[in-house]
Amino acid sequence: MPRKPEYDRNDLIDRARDLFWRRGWAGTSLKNLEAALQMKPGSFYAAFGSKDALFELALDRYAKDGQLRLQILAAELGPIKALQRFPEMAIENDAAPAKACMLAKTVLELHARDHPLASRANAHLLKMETQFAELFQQAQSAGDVDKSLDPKVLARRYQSDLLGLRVSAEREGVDAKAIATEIADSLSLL
Amino acid sequence: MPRKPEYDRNDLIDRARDLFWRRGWAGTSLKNLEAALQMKPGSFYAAFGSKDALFELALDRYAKDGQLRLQILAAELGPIKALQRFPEMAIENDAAPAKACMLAKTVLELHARDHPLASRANAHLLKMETQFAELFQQAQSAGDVDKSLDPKVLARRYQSDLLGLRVSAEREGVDAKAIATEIADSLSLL
DNA sequence: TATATACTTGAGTGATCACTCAAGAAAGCC
DNA sequence: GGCTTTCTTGAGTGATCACTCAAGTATATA
Repeated sequence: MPRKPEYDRNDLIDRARDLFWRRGWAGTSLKNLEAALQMKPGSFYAAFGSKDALFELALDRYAKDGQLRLQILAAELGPIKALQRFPEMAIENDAAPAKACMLAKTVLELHARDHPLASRANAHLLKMETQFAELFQQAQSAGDVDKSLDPKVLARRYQSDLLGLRVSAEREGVDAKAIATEIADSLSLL
Repeated sequence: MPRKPEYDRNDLIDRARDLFWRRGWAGTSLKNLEAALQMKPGSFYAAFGSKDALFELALDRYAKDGQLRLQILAAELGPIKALQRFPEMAIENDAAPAKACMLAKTVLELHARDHPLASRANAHLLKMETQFAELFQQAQSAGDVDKSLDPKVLARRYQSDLLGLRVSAEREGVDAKAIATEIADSLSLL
C-alpha cells in the first residue's frame, strides 16, 4: 500500500558522512544537509529523526569503512605490510573530503561539550586500536616483529602516530607523505 | 580626562584563550564569553571588535606562550633534553583547558571553511616547527643527534608525533604519558 | 477504480547566533 | 564644580539554528 521513498538511504548516509567529515558537527547546518541530500526538512526528519542521529549513522559508517579497508589490506598484503601501507593510504586519497580522521575531529570538537557522539567516536578509535594490536600480534607470529614487544603498546603508539600524520596532512605546506613513509619504515625496525 | 576600563585586558585574553581552546571556535558563543569575561556585549565589542578578533588575540597568545615555554625549557635543560621533556609537559598540566593543541584544533575546525584563522593557526604551527628544527640542529652541534640527519625532517616528524600525542591525550582511556615517554626515548636513538 | 499508506513539500516554530546603539555612569582635567 | 571623554549597560537587531506539521502527492493493495 505504501509509497516508496525516492532516495537511496545508503547513498544519503555516504553524502552526509562526507559533509560531516569535512565540515564537522557544528559546521554542518541543516541547510547544508538539505542541499547535499536534496531533501526538504520534512523528508529529512522523517528519514533520520535528527541531525545527531544522522551524524551517528555517518560516524558508524566511517568507522566500519576504515576497519574494512584495513581488513582487506591485511588479507592482500599480510599484517606487517598492511600496517605499513595503511598510513599512506589514509592521506593519499584526493577524493576524500578531508585528510584528518573524522573520529579524531569528532572527539576534539565534541569532547568538551560532553556530547555522546564524542564518546562514540572514541569507542570506534578504541576498536581500531584493537585491530592494530591484532595485526601486530600476527606480525610477531610471522616473525616480522620482535616477540618481546607488547602488541598493545605498539598499537597505541601506531594509532597516535597515525592521528598525528592525519592532522599534519590537513595542514598546508607539510609533506605528509614523507611522514607516512617514515612511519612505515619505522615498523621495519621492530 | 577619560575613564579607565574596569578590566585587565591581559587577563581577559587569557580567559578567552582558555574558553576557545577548550570549546573551539563554533562551540564558544558570545554568551559563553560574556559569562567568562564578565562583560556585557557593549563593553565586549568596544574592547575587542568581534569574536574573531578576540579569537585571533587568544590564538596568538597561545602560540607565543608555547614558544616561550620551549625556549625556557631549552635554556634550562639544553636542546635535546628540552625536546624530550616538551611532549610530557604538553599533556601533564591538569589545569590546562584541554590536552589537544589549540592550533591543531583550530586548523581542523576551520580549514574546511577557508577561515583566515585556520591559516593563521597553521602559520603558528610552522613557526613551532622551525623552532624544533633549530633545537635539533643545536643538538647535533652538541653531539646528541647524528649529524647526517636533516633537522627539518626531524622537526617535521617530531611535530607530527606531538600533535598525535595531544590528540591521543584528549581521548578517554589512553595512556598518553606512556606515548610521551616513547617519543622522548626515541630521541635518544638519533 | 477506490482506499489506505506512505512520502514530499515548504512555510513557519521558538531559540539562539553575533552584533549594535542609545542612554547613563564614572573618572581625569580645567 | 563643570566639562569632556571614555566605559558600561542591556534591550533590541536581523539572520540563522534545528526542527515541526498540515496539506498535497504518489503508489500498492483490495
